[in-house]
Amino acid sequence: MQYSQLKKILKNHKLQVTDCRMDILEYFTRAEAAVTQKDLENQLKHYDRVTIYRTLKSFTENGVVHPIPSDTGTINYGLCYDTCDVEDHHHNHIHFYCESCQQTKCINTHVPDVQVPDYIVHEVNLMLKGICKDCHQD
Amino acid sequence: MQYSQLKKILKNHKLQVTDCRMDILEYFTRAEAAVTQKDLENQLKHYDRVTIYRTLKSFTENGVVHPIPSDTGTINYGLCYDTCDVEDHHHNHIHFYCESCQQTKCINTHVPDVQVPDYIVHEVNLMLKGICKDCHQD
DNA sequence: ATTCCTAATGCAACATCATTGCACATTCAT
DNA sequence: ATGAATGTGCAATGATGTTGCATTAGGAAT
Repeated sequence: MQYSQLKKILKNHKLQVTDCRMDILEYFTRAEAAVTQKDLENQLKHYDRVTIYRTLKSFTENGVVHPIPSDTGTINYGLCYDTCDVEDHHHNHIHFYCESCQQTKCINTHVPDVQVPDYIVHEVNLMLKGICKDCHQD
Repeated sequence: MQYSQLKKILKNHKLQVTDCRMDILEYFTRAEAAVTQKDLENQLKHYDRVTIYRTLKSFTENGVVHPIPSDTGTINYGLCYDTCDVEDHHHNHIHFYCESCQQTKCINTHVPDVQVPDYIVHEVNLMLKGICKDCHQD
């Protein structure tokens, strides 16, 4: 993705434009699967662990990325939709964990509406497990 | 729950019966919400942190409990259905995180069937967020 | 372009949590 | 009761989350 576009994303989310944020954002746009802090540390070795940690934190708070919980406790991050910002960081997502390649991917599909009697549902998150498109080519 | 019943649960899951496992299992059966390792450490202070860690690990592996991921990376655990065992530890669940009491509860409701084109779905996990039954009494 | 204020970064430090090895204690089948 | 296998506690290590502070970089106003 173009430098100018990445820059615009940061500005849209009220974030200062810095080298570290640009590089991390660029990594996100290239990544086909959800990203962990460890991934970023490995790929962007010249940035401090703490800086990456804080960048993910501000990205999350400002609606650039969203955390994707996993069974192991490792948090994955995925890019948010364009519509997310600081005030409205709200989205119903489908995530898919592939048992073969062990990657987590965001699926761009409509999330079914779920209601439970006596409960007020604000947000629906779906985590699917199975075999992803790329892994079951037979 | 009765001592004999708890014992049976452990045996059914091919686990030795020990004090620690009995106490932890008993705690699970009493708990109304999902349990964290920290909860257990606080409630069962005479057991070592590591022992609780390993007990949760073997409970998870043998299908007594299942991990419930959360946004923060803290893993919650909930009791499995009777049918889970070492070989078939497989279930579709609805979990509800209450933004008010901040507890996670297992909802005993049918999980909608979800299919994604080109993906093979083995397991569906639904995480809902909102206000639980107990918290929105108005 | 220069200046100044604010925010971001790197480093050090600390807290917490996950994980393993090993010695000792307990369980369970015989 | 006895022994082999397994569970437990303690110590230790490594990974990760988190904060404070000095320094550096970004961005708005001039």
